[in-house]
Amino acid sequence: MDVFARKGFFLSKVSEIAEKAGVADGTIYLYFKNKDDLLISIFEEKMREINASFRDGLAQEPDALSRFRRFIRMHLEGFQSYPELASVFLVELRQSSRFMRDYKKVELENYLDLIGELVEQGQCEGVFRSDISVGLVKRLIFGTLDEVVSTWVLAGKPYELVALTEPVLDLLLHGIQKENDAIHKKPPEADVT
Amino acid sequence: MDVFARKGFFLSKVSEIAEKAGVADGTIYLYFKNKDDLLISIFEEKMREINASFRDGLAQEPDALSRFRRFIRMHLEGFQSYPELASVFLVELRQSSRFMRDYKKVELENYLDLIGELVEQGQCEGVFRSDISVGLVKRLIFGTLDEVVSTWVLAGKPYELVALTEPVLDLLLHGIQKENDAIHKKPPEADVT
Amino acid sequence: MDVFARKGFFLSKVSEIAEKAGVADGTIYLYFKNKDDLLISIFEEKMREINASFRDGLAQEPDALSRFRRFIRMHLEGFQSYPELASVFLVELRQSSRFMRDYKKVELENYLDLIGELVEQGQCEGVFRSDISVGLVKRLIFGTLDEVVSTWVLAGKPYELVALTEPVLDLLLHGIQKENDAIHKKPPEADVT
Amino acid sequence: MDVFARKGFFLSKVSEIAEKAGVADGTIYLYFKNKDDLLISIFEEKMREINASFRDGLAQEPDALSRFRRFIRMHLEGFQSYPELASVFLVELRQSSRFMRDYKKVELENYLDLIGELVEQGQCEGVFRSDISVGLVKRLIFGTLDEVVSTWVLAGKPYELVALTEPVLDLLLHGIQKENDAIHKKPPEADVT
DNA sequence: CATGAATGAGCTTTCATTCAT
DNA sequence: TATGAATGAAAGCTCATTCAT
Repeated sequence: MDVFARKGFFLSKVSEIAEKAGVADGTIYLYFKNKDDLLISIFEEKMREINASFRDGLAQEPDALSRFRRFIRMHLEGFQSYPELASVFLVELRQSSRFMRDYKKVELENYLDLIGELVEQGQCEGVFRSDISVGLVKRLIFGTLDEVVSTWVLAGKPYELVALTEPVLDLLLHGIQKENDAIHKKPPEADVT
Repeated sequence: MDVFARKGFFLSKVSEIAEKAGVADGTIYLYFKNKDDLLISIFEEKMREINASFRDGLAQEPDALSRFRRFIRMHLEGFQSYPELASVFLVELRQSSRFMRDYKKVELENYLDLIGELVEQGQCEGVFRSDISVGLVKRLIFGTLDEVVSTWVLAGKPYELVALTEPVLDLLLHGIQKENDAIHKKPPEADVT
Repeated sequence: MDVFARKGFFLSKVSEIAEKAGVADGTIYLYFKNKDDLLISIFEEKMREINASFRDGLAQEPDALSRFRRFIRMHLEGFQSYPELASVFLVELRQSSRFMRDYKKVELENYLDLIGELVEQGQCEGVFRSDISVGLVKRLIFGTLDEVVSTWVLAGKPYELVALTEPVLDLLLHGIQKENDAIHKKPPEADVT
Repeated sequence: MDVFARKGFFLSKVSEIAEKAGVADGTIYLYFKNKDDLLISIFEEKMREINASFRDGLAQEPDALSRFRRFIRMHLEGFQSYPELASVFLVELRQSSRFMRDYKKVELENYLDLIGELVEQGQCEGVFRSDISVGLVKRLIFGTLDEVVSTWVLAGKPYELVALTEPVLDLLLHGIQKENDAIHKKPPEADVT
């Protein structure tokens, strides 16, 4: 995964992966069908671990809001401690959908489902709006996290990714618009003076 | 661009692109330095057109909020009418940052700057919150749109992408949390007076 | 010829030759059958000029020995004033014998014949040994001049090539051995003491 | 080397060399960096062998003159028994100086040095003239041998190359001028006493 | 006569995959 | 089970040559 992440799928050579793994080229083919299978397998295995640990972590939180906060922190923490995964997660697997027709992405979808569940639970508990599509919210959340991590990676990881937990949470929860009810109701005459 | 979008950069063969373009393989190299240059050039050219038309469109809107709505609609409209661009935009160019070290992404950055300007104008006009980082908001917006389009493409474009304009706008503006936060905050009765 | 000399036959591009000549690529093919023909034609033409001027020059000399000296000086002068020719002369045409089966090398052989004539005249006049094969002497002379020029070119032309006229002439005339008659006759007894 | 010799560097196809060698195209690249490296490597290896065997052979000779004779015979014998080497030696490597800038020609220069040493030893022993430049003599010898072999190869090897040993030696030692110069010089009667 | 854009055959080189050991 | 030398298909790119203008 280190190699795939550093070079991308097509620029990664099987021989290089074998060398990094300390085995012979041929040995790879005793455990994986081909290069595609290699990428998918190691990614899915990693994702399985991640999904398990995420479910454990989330189970410890009492309510939907704190689970949501925890989810964002874990996502950012995860990529911060294992940035190599980010590239694969963000780019390779996305592209793979085009050339690996038979890849089912089981664990990747489990991860996305996790977000869906969080949203639904939040709606049940009455802390999240019910007038919005869960699918759309998943994309809002996943897209934003994606982009936050991606920017961080491309910029050379110049700051603590996890420190963005609260700002990101705030944005996702409240949006970017100024509380416009307040605007209608409390005119800013005091400021004008 | 059709070929790149359908197969991805590495699986696209120059000979296939030439065939689709109705020219001989060698002719490609009269106009482009190499395969990298080919992808970058056609992408940048398209982006230049898009940026120009976006600036035109936005200039017609009176205020930041309507400009923001217009931007989202144009983004979704654009990808809906030219889905081939989406794949390149979303995947190839992102990956390219790894193997095309010298690609400056001028027009792609112009596009991102456009979002930044929208946000700053909104803050100036007092319709967008000022307590949030412009950079982070750019990622919220760009990431969400990215993911919305991406999901739509991968799902086989089964609906009108542009129909998501208002829901997306709503989410970005107000967030996902139920407006019960008003409860925690200063109640508006004082303002009513 | 400049281009051929600088890059060699295979690395010279027809388009580059056309550019240097100030004509379009296609124009070349109005005057030459193909690239091979181009090299041969311009070389033979140049050689024809050279052969003519050599015959003129040699005709002015009274005897075989001074003609021989003049020949060597003209050869070195020629390459000194037109080093580009040297590369073609030395390398390209030699190689060409392999890929241009039908090249007759008329003028190149005229040049070699010139040396042969000089040697035969010298033998007639009694200044050159008659117990040696003319063919072999041609190779002695041509090979030596070849190597002298070649070394000079490869070394970056750091000295006056024509200044080697007398040393070369001396070597060719007298060989490298010390006058060994003297050795047989005057024993070195004085040194032994 | 057979292929390079028969066709020249540029007309030799790697696939043809591989076929002749009984291996797949790709196998070539397990042992050589590229086509240039292939030519240089096999040439240098052969030259190393030749240099070693030449030094062995020369070590057996008692004096400079017999070493010189031996050298010429070995040179002619060598090319006679391995004519393929000749073409590479004479043409390809000479041209290579132009397109293989980084080729150091270690063994080729060792060979040339061998001639230089022979000349210097001859001068020490008093059998070779001391009033001539060693560099120039190297070119006389190397150029002549070059041309002798080259003519033989281009003529289709119609005679025993090694039979030219004595005539060539004679020419190199005594030059082409008739020994009438003895007349001009101090007559040997004084020495006879 | 001259042009030069277009051609496309053919090259070197790479690298996923195999299989005898 | 592990190896890694060998494979050979396939790709990017070049450039001599053509021919409509």
